[in-house]
Parts: sequence; structure tokens; C-alpha cells
Amino acid sequence: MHLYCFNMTLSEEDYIKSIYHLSEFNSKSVATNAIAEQMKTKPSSVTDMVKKLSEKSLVNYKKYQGVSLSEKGRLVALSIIRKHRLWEVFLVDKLNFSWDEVHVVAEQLEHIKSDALIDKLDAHLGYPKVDPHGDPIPNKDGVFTKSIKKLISELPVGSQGVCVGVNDSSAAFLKFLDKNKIALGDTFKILEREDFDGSVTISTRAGSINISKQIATNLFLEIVDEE
Amino acid sequence: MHLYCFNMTLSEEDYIKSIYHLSEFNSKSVATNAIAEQMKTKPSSVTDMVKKLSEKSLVNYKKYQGVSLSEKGRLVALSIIRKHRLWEVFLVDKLNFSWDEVHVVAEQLEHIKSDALIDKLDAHLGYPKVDPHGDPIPNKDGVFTKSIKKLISELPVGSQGVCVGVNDSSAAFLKFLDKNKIALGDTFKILEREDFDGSVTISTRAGSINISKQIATNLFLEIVDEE
DNA sequence: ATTTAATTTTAGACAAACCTAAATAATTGT
DNA sequence: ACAATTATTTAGGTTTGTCTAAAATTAAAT
Ligand SMILES: [Mn+2]
Ligand SMILES: [Mn+2]
Ligand SMILES: [Mn+2]
Ligand SMILES: [Mn+2]
Repeated sequence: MHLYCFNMTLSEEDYIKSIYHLSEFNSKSVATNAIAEQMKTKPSSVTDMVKKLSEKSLVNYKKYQGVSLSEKGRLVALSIIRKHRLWEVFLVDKLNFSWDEVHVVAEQLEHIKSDALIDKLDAHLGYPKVDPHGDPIPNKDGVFTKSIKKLISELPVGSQGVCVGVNDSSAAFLKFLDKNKIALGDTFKILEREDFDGSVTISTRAGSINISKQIATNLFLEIVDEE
Repeated sequence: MHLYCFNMTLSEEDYIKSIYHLSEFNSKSVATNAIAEQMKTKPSSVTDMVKKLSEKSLVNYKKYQGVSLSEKGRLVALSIIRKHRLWEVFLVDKLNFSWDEVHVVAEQLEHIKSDALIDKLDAHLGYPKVDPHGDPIPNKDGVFTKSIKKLISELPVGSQGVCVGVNDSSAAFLKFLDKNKIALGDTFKILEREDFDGSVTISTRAGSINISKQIATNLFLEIVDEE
């Protein structure tokens, strides 16, 4: 697989990644305009590139019918995503970046071409399974455990996951999270839910705390499916 | 200074770095052909690029008169070299690469654009002063201490010193050194020089070995004792 | 079922970075 | 000094990835 990646340009890699993300959840073919919007380019440019990727058997493409990744293309996408997420872990864990600063830098680092580098980085980081945003990191062969992002209010008691985002990004809410030692990347377990007010007891590293229904409807957990 | 770096292409950065290295020791203007050879491109391509760099005030250029870096260009070069060498330290110290493997990877990493990244990397590495090949790492402002090192080929018989750097950082050369158990930090003494081929016999911890003139012109010693 | 609107593709052009071949300037040898 | 050699630049062309404007196709509305 790595053989195919080596003669890919930065632009080709970005298109492949874009197509992957656009078809990540709805597995239909992706529209030209959708790619153009994501890539911040024009539909005509997308058509040109898609033809080229089709030529290289990285995508399935028929005029006016949209585009989808081939198996080869999917593996290329996953190898780029692997690199992106490993670099994000590095930036947060080793260089003390905060979770919201790493994406733009990782967008550059993901294009560095060296299998040895990525293998050694993976080892250096202790073979992490998820990135700082709770997204799963594919292994060398593109295999990863699918994860689902859900609000705490929507999850059953017993669920466990990594806190990956907020619905309400107001300063007041973020301050509340800080005060209760809740940070993105923390792992929580839902211990109990009160029927009468919808409040939820969750376990954190610091201990267990009770959060109101309003809080529970504003915190996303990334559930790591272990099977 | 960093302001100017941001709209530079990868290719422009490589040319600037190339011109810097070609005028590092002989501070005269650099020839078009010399750049072409270093960049593995054609003289006509160099002329095109040099015009563009001149337009951007990164080099001083007059037709047929060669080219030299402007102060602005010199600072750009040093910021790239800083990044290159910091990444090399990272690869060796943190990821356990060997010193002969890091150059090619650093050639890619040096182009990543993020001041925060390089500052945090510098801190993470403990503000190293030299890279794995003994070359000095410029600080944020392009200041660095020029080391007082000499090539074995330029030293008289009887000289003794610590191996602190290489002139040729090609993987082939560094591999040769490894094979002969020559590493940075080792102490050598120059025992004998053959007039007819310029080869030199040096004593190492492992014993005494004879190195060719070509090797002798590529190994730097920091002199301890000169007789 | 047509007409209208939105989407997608084609045609033609442009900038960046490279090339070959030819012209021009600088250097060298005698 | 002047011819020969070498170095450098110009002219014209290619590839990659982008663009605008116009044509073709598909989808939506009446
Ligand atoms: Mn990201
Ligand atoms: Mn991420
Ligand atoms: Mn190097
Ligand atoms: Mn180095």
C-alpha cells in the first residue's frame, strides 16, 4: 500500500482525505460541489483532479455521477489520517499544545513522507488509540476501531468515553468545566442518571461528580466500541 | 522577520538555503551553475528563480555577476537551518533515529510553517546548541556560535581533538563512519600522513586506522592539543 | 411534460517551476 | 589581442493545479 503513496502530490493527498471525510458517514458517492466547498476551490478544479485520481485508480468516477474512493484510495486516506492524528497526539502530549491549536499544524505534518518516521513516532507516543479530539487512529494497515460521538444526555448508564467536545462554547460553560476539572481528552464513565431531573453522575480521574441535565446535553463523549 | 517567511514556497526556501550553504565559507557571490548543481536542476531554472528571489529582495543579483543573499535572505536561510537542525535533534534524541538517517526526513520537516511549533520543539529538546552532526543551531534571531573546528586534512601530524562534525552529511558517508566505529565525541590523534595520496592514520579507542584523503576532508575535529 | 434551476463538465487561460535549444556574455589560452 | 571555451541568460514549451466563462447534463417545479 505504501508503494502507491509515494508519488502522490500534496494536493492529491488533500483531495483524497477530503473525499474520505465527506463519505465517512453517508457512504454514497460525493458531489463535486461538496468537494469544492471543503477544499475551498472551484467545481471545475475538482473535476480536473477527480479525473486524475480516477486515472490512478484512487477513486471511482463517472461523469455527472459523483465520486467515491476505491479500496486503494481508502487506504491512502487512512494512512494520511493516521499521520495527522499521531502528530496531533505528539503536539498535545509532548509539546504541550492545547487541543484547539493542533489541527492546522497537523494539516502540514500529515504530508511528511517517511514510514520510519511515523512508526517511530507511534512507538514514542506509546501506540495511542485516539487523538486529542477522541478520534481513532488507524494502524499501519488502515484498521481502526470505529467510534461514535454522542451527548452524555443520550448515552445509557455504564457508557464510557473520551470527552471530545462541547455543544455550548460560552465562556461560562467552559469555566464550569474547568472548575469541575473536566477537560477535553478526559475519560468519563456514566455511573447513574436521576430520573426526576435528568442529572448524571460521572466518574472522572478526580473522583465522581454530578452534572445537571443542561450540562449533559452540552458535552460530547466519543464512545470507543471495543468489539 | 518571520513575516517574510510565510509567503515563501518550498522551492524558494530550498534555493535560499542552497545559496546560504554555497556562500557559507567563501563569502563571494555564488555562481548560477553551482546552485544548479546543488539543487539538481538546470542553470536556466536557476536564473528564473534568482530573478524571482531578487524581486522579493531576498538576494542581490546582477546579470552574469552571480548572486548573494541579502540580510533578509540570510535570516530566512538561518530560520530554515534552525528548523532543520532542531528536527534532526528530535529525530535522534526522541525517536532513536541514527545520525545518518535524519537528514532526508529533516529536509521535509524544515518546511513546516509554525513559529509556535519550533519554539515548543526547541524547549522540548532542552534548547540544544548543536545538531547530531555537530553543526550549530541558530536561535530565533539567527544568532549562533561559530565553532572553531578544523578538517583532519588541514591539521598537522600530532594534532589531537574531538570529532565534532562532518562536512558531507550524506547517508553513505555517515554509514561509513558507523562501520569504522567513528562517532561524534570520539577523541582522535593524527599519527601519520602519507604524502603520495594524502591518506591519514589516526588513533581511535578501537585502535589505529588509515583514512583516505577524501574522508579526511570531511571530518571536523575540535582541537585539544596541537603540536 | 415542459420549463426552470442547479450541478457538473469543457474550453481556454494563467502562474509556478521546470525543461531544451539557441543566443549572449565572460573567461581563458596562446 | 583574439579565438576558443565556459558560464549565463533568453526564448519557447511542458506539467500541475488553479481560475472564469460557457456549454452540457441532471434535478426540481410548475
Ligand atoms: Mn485534526
Ligand atoms: Mn483530530
Ligand atoms: Mn541535515
Ligand atoms: Mn545536520
